[in-house]
Amino acid sequence: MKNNFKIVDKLRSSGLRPTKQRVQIAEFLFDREKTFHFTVEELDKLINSKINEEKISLATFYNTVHAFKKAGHLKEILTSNNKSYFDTHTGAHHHFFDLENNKLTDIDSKKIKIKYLPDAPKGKSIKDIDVVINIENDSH
Amino acid sequence: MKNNFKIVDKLRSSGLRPTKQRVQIAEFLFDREKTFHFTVEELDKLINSKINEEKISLATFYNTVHAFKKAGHLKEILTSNNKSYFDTHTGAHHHFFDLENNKLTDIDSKKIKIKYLPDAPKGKSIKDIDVVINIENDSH
DNA sequence: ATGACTGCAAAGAATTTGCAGCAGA
DNA sequence: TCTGCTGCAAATTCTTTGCAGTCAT
Repeated sequence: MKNNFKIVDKLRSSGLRPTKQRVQIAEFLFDREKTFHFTVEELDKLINSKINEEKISLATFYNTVHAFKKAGHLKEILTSNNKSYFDTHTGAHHHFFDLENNKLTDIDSKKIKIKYLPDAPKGKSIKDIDVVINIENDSH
Repeated sequence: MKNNFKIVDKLRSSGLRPTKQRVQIAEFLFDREKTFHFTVEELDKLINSKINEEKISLATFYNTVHAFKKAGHLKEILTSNNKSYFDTHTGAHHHFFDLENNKLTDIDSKKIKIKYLPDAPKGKSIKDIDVVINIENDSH
């Protein structure tokens, strides 16, 4: 499993051994143009539904996704349906969450601007800011 | 259990029968000055740890909290530890989430301003906006 | 009386853990 | 060889559900 140098390097430089499973998951996640939003369970189904591949265990998906998150290759987003979504786009940006179909969409960072922020409480500093805009059908 | 008229009225006008359990929970939640943030499990422990009261079942806490939320008396907040927190302050406002101790704090709505927002996608409209500012100790 | 509500225990969902065996360095 | 990683199943945590009995109206 040495063929995809870019992926193997990405893993190795994050201190992650490029195992068969990790390379397969990383290729699926990172070899694409558009950002991709998913839950761990969805990822499991998407990858394991491919025929003629050895199945990867669900625990390994959890391990791998968390390892990728810790390495900064994935970002976690929380939504009103209280599930953990992950996002292959790791830069600072925000999201629409569609309450009708539980789908996330990126918001171009230029399209949203926070004018001013409160100071963090004493002894604390701001780590990051999550903005989720919940949307629904017009009919409401 | 007819003594607390304000609470009984609040329940009744939301179409909720003022049962002993609901009145007890509502008094605990709404008869206070400052807003209060909690998970259902925390609420269960807080209320059921009081001596000489009949214990309320956990399922009833879930039912009641959701009924209060549906009636607009509670707001749900999502945090990076992926638990459902509820907030007795239901107006539009945002939160600090302290990653060190998993505690939520309200942010005065005057202290944060979003300068501009993206339009919702076609056929959709914005229902609400959740902003959570994650904070950590300065030492990081 | 008649719904609505509660309590209990069981079921469910999402996620984590423990550990033996396997595989990358 | 030596850790780190994977797979499996069991365990955990949070939440929901089914239903019989109870209570508000």
